[in-house]
Amino acid sequence: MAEKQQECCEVFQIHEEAVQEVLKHMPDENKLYDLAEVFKIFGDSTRIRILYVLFEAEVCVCDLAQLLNMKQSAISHQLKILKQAKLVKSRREGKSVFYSLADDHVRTIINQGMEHVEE
Amino acid sequence: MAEKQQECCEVFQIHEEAVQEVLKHMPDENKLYDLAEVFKIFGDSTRIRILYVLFEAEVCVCDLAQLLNMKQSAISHQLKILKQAKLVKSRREGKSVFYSLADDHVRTIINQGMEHVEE
DNA sequence: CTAACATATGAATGTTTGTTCATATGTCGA
DNA sequence: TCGACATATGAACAAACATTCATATGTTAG
Repeated sequence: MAEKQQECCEVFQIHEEAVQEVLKHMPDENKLYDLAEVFKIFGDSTRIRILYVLFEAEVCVCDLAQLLNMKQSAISHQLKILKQAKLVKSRREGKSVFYSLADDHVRTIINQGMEHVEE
Repeated sequence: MAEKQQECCEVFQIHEEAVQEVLKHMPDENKLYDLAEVFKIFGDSTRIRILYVLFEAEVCVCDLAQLLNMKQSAISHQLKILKQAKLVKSRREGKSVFYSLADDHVRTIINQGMEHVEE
C-alpha cells in the first residue's frame, strides 16, 4: 500500500477500509449542520418546558409566562425560535396569540430523548 | 370561580382546566433540565460528525481528527464531553485510544432527528 | 531511562446564546 | 381616536461554549 494518504498514527492497516466506509456513509456537511441546529433548539430547558406544556394544551403567551414563571419577553423570544424552526405554530385570537405543536414529530423526538434520560 | 389565582390575560375560563392538566403531566424540573442537557450535546456539528463516524467504525482520536479535519485537541475535548454524557466509550490499545458508541440509543435519537431534518 | 508518539487537559480567546429592559406593534372596547 | 392590554422585537449584558495553543500524562520501542 506504499504511500496512501498520510495518517497521524501508524496503525493504518486496521482502519484503512473502515475509514473508506465511513466517508461513504457520512451524510453531507450541510445536512449534519442542520441536524445539529435542530438538536440545539431542544437543548435549552426553557424551550423544552414550553414544548412540554404544548404537549398538553394550546396556550397563549401569557399563560406560558405564568406557568413557567418567566418574563413574557423571554417566552416570546423562545417562541420565535421554536416557530422559525417549525416546531410550533401560532394562531391569533383577539389580543392573545395561541401556540401549539407544529406536528407530532416534536413529541417523538423528545420522548426518545426522555427515554435515554430515564435510564 | 370567584378569585382563582391571578392570570395575566383575562381569558380564564378557557384554560383553567387545561392549565391544571398541564401541571399534572409535566415531568419534574430536574428531569426536564437533564433532557435539555442531552439534546445540547447533540446540538453541535462537531459532535454530530464524531457520532456519525462512530456509527460506522471504532476509531482512534487521530483518525477522527483527520477525518473531520480538525485539531486533535478539539476532538479530544469533544470526546470528553461525549464520554461524560455516556454517549461514547473508549478503549486503550497501546498508544492509541479507540472510541465507539456507548449504545444504540444514540443512533436512534440521531436518526429520529435526521428524519425531521430530511422533510 | 529516554525519545517519539498518541492523547488529555488547563488557560485564553472569540463567538454564541438566553434573559432583561425598554419600547414598538397589534387588537379591542369605550 | 384613545387607552388598556397582549405580544413582539431590538439593544445590552452576562453566562456558556468551541477552538486553539502550550503543555502534561501515558505508552512503547530502543
